[in-house]
Amino acid sequence: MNTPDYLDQAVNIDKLDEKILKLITQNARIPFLEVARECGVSGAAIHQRVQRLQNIGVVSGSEFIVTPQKLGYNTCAYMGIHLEKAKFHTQVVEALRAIPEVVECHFTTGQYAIFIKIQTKTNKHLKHIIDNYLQEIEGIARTETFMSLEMDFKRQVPIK
Amino acid sequence: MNTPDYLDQAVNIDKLDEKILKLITQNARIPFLEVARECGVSGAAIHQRVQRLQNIGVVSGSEFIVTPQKLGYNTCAYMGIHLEKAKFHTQVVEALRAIPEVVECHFTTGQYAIFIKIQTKTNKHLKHIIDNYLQEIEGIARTETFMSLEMDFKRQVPIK
DNA sequence: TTTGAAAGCATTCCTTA
DNA sequence: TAAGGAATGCTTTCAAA
Repeated sequence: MNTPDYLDQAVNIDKLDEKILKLITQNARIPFLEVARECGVSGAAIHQRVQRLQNIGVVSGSEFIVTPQKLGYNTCAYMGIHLEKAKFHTQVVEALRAIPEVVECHFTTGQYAIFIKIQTKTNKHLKHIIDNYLQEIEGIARTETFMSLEMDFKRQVPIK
Repeated sequence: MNTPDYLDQAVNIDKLDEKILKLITQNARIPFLEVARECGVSGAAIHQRVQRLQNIGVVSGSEFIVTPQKLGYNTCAYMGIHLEKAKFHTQVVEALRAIPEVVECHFTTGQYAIFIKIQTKTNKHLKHIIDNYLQEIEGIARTETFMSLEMDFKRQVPIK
């Protein structure tokens, strides 16, 4: 039986794990033997540690990072979404998930019920998605848009 | 001489590139030979394609993805920042960059001048950073916070 | 955690289309 | 300009201690 994720808790990570994490979160393709040399342990040790970090969920996978602009995605916006009723939450999230341009979706408290990040090719493309997809979703009352003119930086959570 | 990044433009990507991208953006550690088999080409071809995708900036690198909760980061918030004057922008961004808990920072238009994502261990930790770091930055007039109770999903830009 | 061995992979170069 | 094939040197993986 699995622990439900709302009970997720921090896991014990030692100095070696931290050092490994720092290296592999910067470059997922780094040879484990290179990590091993930097850490002063064997390659097999790194291999087993990384395996364990995956097993206990400290790392959830790896990815090559694409540059949206190079694929023609030049518009980035954040949107706050107001719902008609809180109970629409789940179905709205599922409707949002079906829109590939919605790249991030949060359940929030405060001014909005849902907060999303959306990447489109052009401003027109964004308008098209808002008009034809977002506003059609049942349960959405209204939205507020913040356009990102530039992403200044982006990184992962600090590792100690 | 490099092209400035504000002139970045979409790059020609063929079907093979797309297939490669789909695979390596899901799993940065996938053996190139496996990609090769799935694509029906040689390993050398994949190797050269990935190299090229990096060279032309379509992919900017690779990373293992950490699960913030497992490292004790249980609070996630978005914050809109109002500046006293627009010209403070650069220095404020640099001050924000120096705060490791600020994991994303955008130059925005609309209601806020800057929009950030911030991950902290606890709500108290968030308050501490707002009171002791954010509010101390010269040029910040005031901030508005949206707490994320849950990240429903997160993904990269669609590849065709 | 380590070692050691087997298997598999990345990388390079040269050739071909 | 892009891809295949083959060689070499590494890396990964797995058992055993």
